[in-house]
Amino acid sequence: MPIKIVTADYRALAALRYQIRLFLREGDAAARRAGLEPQQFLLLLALRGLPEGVEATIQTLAERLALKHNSTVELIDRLEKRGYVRRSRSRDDRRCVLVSVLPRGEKVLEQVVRQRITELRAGGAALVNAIDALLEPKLKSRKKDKGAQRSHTKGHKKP
Amino acid sequence: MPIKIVTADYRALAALRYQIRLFLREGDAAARRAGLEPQQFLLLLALRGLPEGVEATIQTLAERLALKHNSTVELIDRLEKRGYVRRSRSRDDRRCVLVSVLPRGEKVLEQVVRQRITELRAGGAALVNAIDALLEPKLKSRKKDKGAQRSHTKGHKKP
DNA sequence: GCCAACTATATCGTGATACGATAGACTGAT
DNA sequence: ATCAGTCTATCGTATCACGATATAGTTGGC
Repeated sequence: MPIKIVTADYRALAALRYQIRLFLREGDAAARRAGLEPQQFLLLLALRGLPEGVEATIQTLAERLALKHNSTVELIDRLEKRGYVRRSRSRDDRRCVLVSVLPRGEKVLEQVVRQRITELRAGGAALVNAIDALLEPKLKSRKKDKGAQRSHTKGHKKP
Repeated sequence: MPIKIVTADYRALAALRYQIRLFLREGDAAARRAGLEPQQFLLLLALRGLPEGVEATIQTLAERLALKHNSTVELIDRLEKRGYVRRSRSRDDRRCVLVSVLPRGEKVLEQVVRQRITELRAGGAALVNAIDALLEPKLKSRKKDKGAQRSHTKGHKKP
């Protein structure tokens, strides 16, 4: 018999999903403010933020966006049409298409990312708290903020 | 010109979005395994996990799900048709519909939530790391570039 | 009591988009 | 050369959230 699920658990998980939705919604809004469709922003971000040494094939991008490859193809069609990215065939494997960000895309992406990062530094604590509430099963109260454990609880203000 | 955005920032934000997508995808999968559409699971969760003293009106649920009210109405139509929830008119304000979870809904929801919570305790750390990387600007020198992502890299060749 | 303004829910048609199925291009091994 | 496997592209479809609109109920001013 696994764990028993009580109301506090439902609340905690619901709160986390809620915080995530807020986060996503703000991201979408920031993208639109810059004239980007939310998914287009996500692709640009995933592309620009690809880990070192990973090639920007459609397949890879699809996986990082949790999309099917054909949806990614269409998404890139739109981005290319708008002049944000460009396709090129890989030399090593001519089946693969390599996607790269064009200056126009760089520019708009930077704009959105800058906004998002400042917003996150301002309001990201709520997200962290929501996760912590779920990850620390029953440790609540008692030990507030001492010890060497992660101190997301609220110690971020350093006056 | 506020902060300067560098590659590490793009990587960090992209990694966070990636982790969130993984989290959401696993949630969808867990819901489907239990025979629920992902959005139906989300509504059940939001409903059951509503903060103390908040009434479960359509309006409220819409706000917590970041949906418009009409989308929520339709979502509840489907849940009601399947016998997971039920509508009732509020006595205080007969415009309002109060939604409540039926036993059938409780059961399936508990099943999904139990799965999700154990999964989270197992893999939620990656999510926390991804956020931390963004919230702590430069505290941790600059060699923290691993950990947050599991390698989904399949057999790719080196360019 | 009545009317206007407001709020809550419901309905309908539309549009975007992710997807499955399928096809075409290419690769590497046998 | 051929076959099986991989990568990208195309097309038709279905889902789903949304805007616009409609209906019912509440509130406050008169």
